[in-house]
Amino acid sequence: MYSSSANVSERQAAPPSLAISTVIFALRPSESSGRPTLWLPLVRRIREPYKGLWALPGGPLSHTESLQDAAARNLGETTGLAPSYLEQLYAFGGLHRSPTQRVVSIVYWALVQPTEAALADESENVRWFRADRLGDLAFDHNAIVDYALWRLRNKLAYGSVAYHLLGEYFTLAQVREVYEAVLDRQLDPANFRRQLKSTPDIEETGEYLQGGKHRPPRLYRFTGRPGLDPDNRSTP
Amino acid sequence: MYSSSANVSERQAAPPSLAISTVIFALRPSESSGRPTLWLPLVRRIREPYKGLWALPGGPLSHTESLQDAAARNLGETTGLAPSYLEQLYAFGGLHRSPTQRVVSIVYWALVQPTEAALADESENVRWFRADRLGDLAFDHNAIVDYALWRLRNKLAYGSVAYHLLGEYFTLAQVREVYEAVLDRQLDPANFRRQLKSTPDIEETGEYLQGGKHRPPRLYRFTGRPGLDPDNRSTP
DNA sequence: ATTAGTTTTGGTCAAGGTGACCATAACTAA
DNA sequence: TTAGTTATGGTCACCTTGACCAAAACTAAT
Repeated sequence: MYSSSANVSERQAAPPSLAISTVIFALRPSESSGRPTLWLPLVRRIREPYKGLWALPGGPLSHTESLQDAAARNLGETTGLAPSYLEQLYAFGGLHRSPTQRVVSIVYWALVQPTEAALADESENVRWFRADRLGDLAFDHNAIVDYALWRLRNKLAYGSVAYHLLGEYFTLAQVREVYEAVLDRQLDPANFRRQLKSTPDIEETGEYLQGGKHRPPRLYRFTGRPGLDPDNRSTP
Repeated sequence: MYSSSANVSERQAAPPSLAISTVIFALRPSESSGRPTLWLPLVRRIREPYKGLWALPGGPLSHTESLQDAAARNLGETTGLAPSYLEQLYAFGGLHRSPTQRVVSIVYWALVQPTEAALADESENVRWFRADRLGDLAFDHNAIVDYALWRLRNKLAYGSVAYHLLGEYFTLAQVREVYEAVLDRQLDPANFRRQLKSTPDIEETGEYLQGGKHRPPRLYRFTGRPGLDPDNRSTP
């Protein structure tokens, strides 16, 4: 944008390369308890640096797509998923993030619905991990995931983001399970329902969820609007 | 210069250039009412595109500095100021932000204390404007300022960011004036003081501010910690 | 010296929200 | 029919918030 008045030595150095990465969250039932827990897909690095380690899905920025489009494309290419929520997380630009070159990564975070997540591609080099049980990742990706988790918890407490981890129809107990999984603490069912019903974000449907060994819960539908990032300018 | 002479194919081959810009807020007394209001410095563009229009201070990213360092340096170079608060705002990467080339701008926002702001450089090509009375700016900078204002209001309501617009010692009424200027509405003095005193962010001093034509208010000091960005990892 | 004018500071009160908890409703499984 | 389970509605004490009142402590003017 600002035509550079850079001196010769600055110009001779290669420009910092620009990459897009994505932290993708989805709910999957825990093997042990069966309750929904947070999972995310990682890709195995097949070249140096950090060859063999797991890393966030990402790639270079193409010239013909916006940042968000690049994140969505990359997300689809590595996992086969279409996100129900996608938001910019942060631009990471520390000097020594990669040992071989200076890289600036613009990181997005995404939520995918469980129906989608069940169909996700998984292979030798793409695998899902529990968000609270990651090993050592490549680059600074552990710190990035930590920050994405912090952001998710924040958005959950204030915004109306939980519904993007669920399908179109859901019970209030399912919403509560999302909160309990993300915030990692139990919530009182009666109080939680009272709070949810005071928001304008959801509406009752006439349907009930059958099949449980208990009173069938009413199904609800999300009617709220997504947040208002600079990217998503489609608001009231 | 590759930017102006590039044809389509050359342009697609060149990597998107990466720039750093900063939205700098400071309080200055309004000429009319005398009450503190939000101001920010802009620089006049001296070349195309948008030659002659006002724009946010910014420049290219040097290879030897982190994103935040680049923002701080740029801030100092254009205004002579040292910020008391500096946080990443957003990475703007739309395809047509600049008519001549693809530019990704990583934008920071900053707060400077009034003692600093009074000494700020001002010249033919650097001038301060009231944040609520900007004209048409270059590029997408109007939208960027709008988003920075939204973020400032948000951080003010939740976080403890107001103190960075004040000096080391301040009265509770001065804090209230900051809130009133940023949120643009009157606040009850008694209720506001009750809320502030319930936070652990400030502490009383033994000093009082003399010179008003009324009961001298007690001076307070900020003791809280700044937020916890990925960049600022110096927290408890 | 007294009074008026100003802002600071402490207080009350009703309204609304929150967490802890209880009780009933409505289903399934035995 | 009964036990087990979750859904759903309700109460109650506690806290926070906004509206408002009143006294305190200074200056300026009479």
